[in-house]
Amino acid sequence: MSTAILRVAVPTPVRRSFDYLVPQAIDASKILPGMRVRIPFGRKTRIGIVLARVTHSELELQRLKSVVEVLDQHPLLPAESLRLLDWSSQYYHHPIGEVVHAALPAPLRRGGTARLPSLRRWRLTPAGAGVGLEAVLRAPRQAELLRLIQSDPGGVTREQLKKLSGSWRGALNALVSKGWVEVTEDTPTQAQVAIVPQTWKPNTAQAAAIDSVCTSRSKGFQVYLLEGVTGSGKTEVYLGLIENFAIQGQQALLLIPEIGLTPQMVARLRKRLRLPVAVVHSGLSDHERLQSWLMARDGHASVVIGTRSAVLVPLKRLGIVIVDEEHDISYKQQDGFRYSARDLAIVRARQASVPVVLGSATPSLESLHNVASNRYRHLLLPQRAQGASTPDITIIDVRRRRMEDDLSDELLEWMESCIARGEQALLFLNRRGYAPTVMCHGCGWVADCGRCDAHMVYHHSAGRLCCHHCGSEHPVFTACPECGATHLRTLGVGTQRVAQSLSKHFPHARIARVDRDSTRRKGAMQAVLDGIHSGSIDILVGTQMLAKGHHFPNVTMVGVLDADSGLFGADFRACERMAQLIVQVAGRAGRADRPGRVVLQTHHPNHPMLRVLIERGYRLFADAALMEREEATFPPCACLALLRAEAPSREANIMFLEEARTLASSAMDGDMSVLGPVPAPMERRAGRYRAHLLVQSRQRATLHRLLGQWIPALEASRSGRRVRWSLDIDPQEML
DNA sequence: AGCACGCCGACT
DNA sequence: GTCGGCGTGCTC
Repeated sequence: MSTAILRVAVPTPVRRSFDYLVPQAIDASKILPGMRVRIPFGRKTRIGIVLARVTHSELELQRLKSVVEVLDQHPLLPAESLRLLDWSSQYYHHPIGEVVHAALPAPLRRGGTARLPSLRRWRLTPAGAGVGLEAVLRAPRQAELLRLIQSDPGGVTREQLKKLSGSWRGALNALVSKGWVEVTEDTPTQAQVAIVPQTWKPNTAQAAAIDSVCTSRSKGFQVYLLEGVTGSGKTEVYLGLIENFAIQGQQALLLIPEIGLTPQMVARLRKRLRLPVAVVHSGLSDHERLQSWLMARDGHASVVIGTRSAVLVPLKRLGIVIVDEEHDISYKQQDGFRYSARDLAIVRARQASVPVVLGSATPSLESLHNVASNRYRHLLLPQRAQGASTPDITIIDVRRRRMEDDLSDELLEWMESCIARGEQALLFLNRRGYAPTVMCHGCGWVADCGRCDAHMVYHHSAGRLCCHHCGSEHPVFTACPECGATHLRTLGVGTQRVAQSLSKHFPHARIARVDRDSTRRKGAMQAVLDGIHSGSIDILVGTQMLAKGHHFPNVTMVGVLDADSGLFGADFRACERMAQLIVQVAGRAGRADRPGRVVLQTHHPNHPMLRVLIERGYRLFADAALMEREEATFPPCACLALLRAEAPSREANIMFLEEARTLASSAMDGDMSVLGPVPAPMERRAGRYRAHLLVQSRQRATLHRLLGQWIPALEASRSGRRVRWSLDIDPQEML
């Protein structure tokens, strides 16, 4: 009989799995892939995941250690998950232990039990159902609780109660002792599907989209690109699909780009479909996360909705994967295990033989390329629902114009007439703070960050200078530290300054600002959104955050203050991003009966890409951009891998990257090339120097083969020990 | 990544 | 004489 050996994924940054023996006392045949084991590792013990049971090891048996303990009776991760994680580890060349680690909720990583805690809920008794709020008029806390409990027939959970301010225990006990509310303990069971009677009917295009995905379901895997402008009703298509699959007893995985969009998506889901929903994102507590994870894995949730990391959550009966706003770069993890959730969603769907729908008003060039080569099927939602008209775009040539705080007179006129009609205006500027530069009028000294190659940004409200790259802060200077002059000037504008300037131009307008600073406080974003919807705000000034997802029905004018910033970015994708941004912000303007107006300020009114975008639309812009990428051998017409290096000195990076370049050249064949080493666009950040080397190839397989030889050589190199290096497969940003 | 081992400079 | 600097190697 041969010895049983376990191949284990151990959370450590080593690109390899580790083999262990099974002690006599444990029945090896009961240990299955996906179970957790406690194992000795170095001089500590850790928790690893069994990948496989094998009979031979590359090492001699006497060098293997033994498993200390088996933590699970059943596999924690199903075979499909292990397959996805293994694929990811190989594709992204990231250590399997860390990849597996990333797929587990923290309590399970620590060895906790994978049992769904019984869910205690408080719900109305039949007696309580007839009680009006007037019965608790003198007890406001009870009234508040009662209203909450009445709003949810399934009952409210401890987590929901915790979100209330102050203590709710006393009031709750009072309601229980009055016999109006009762406690129930239930362990969640198989998803109960109840469809809310449909009052909504899809339009022709929506119905066709839903139909083509559903009818080809039996054929298994297929990628669909669902393209539709803002307001064309992509979400309705998602809901229709989710409903269709839920009726068949299958689960849907719905990915969204950022946490902030969860509440509205969940609300729309709840309004149409009464399905058990599990939410997965980084804003959850460990306990909530575990709960969602288990609901998904065990099939209790019909819909799993979440950000990037949700793509790694196991689903028992996965029927369809949907990626909303697929072009959004938030899907790419920017450190550690640098995966793209959109790409993994496709791999996952392929492995599970289910359809995957990528939705966007501004599809990535990657997806459009795949449509052109017939790998993806194209679903088009042509018009705005309810006949809303598309906005007109006006370009303001700001060359040699008088501008006060980056606001041209023409832009101000557009705003003036917009708010005079009682409608709302939105101004977009991708720079927060008051002014991006502070300079001494006496000697020209500029306030720089001591740790980054960047200026300190003046924040008026905080009265401080902040570095937006490393978080350094400094109180405002009263005099120049170089020459002592007291005349310090602020140069350039940020959202704070624009908001201030607008309040002078429009003294009666109610102005709100939306950026990372103004929305840091919990509930602040919601307050602004409420204000926009209730009409208590006339002008909204903000950054990127405004371009994503939100619907502003009364906004009829959108101004883009600095359309140039994207035209000359360091990154080859800068232009694509700017086009997506312009189209996305334009989507905020004009609804139903009110036409929208988009006003772009630029110093390059004749920039060819800008002209194509404005005169001929996003699709023709994309065609032109794709031709450029083809010319330059850049994605999606080629594959990239970026080798990043970071060190306290510039020289260590260059030495390592030069060696890496030599190592690559010797292993390279025909269609590949290496670019660099070059310093990162911001060379020094948080006191560390950064540089990189770019490898490109038209053939993914070729690139992959090179990486397979290259990485071991890099790991063995001496110069590699003096830097922190990492590989980024399919990099999205060259930062 | 940790964490050991190991071999050279400035200190009680 | 030793405390401790961080270069080098290893983790089944």
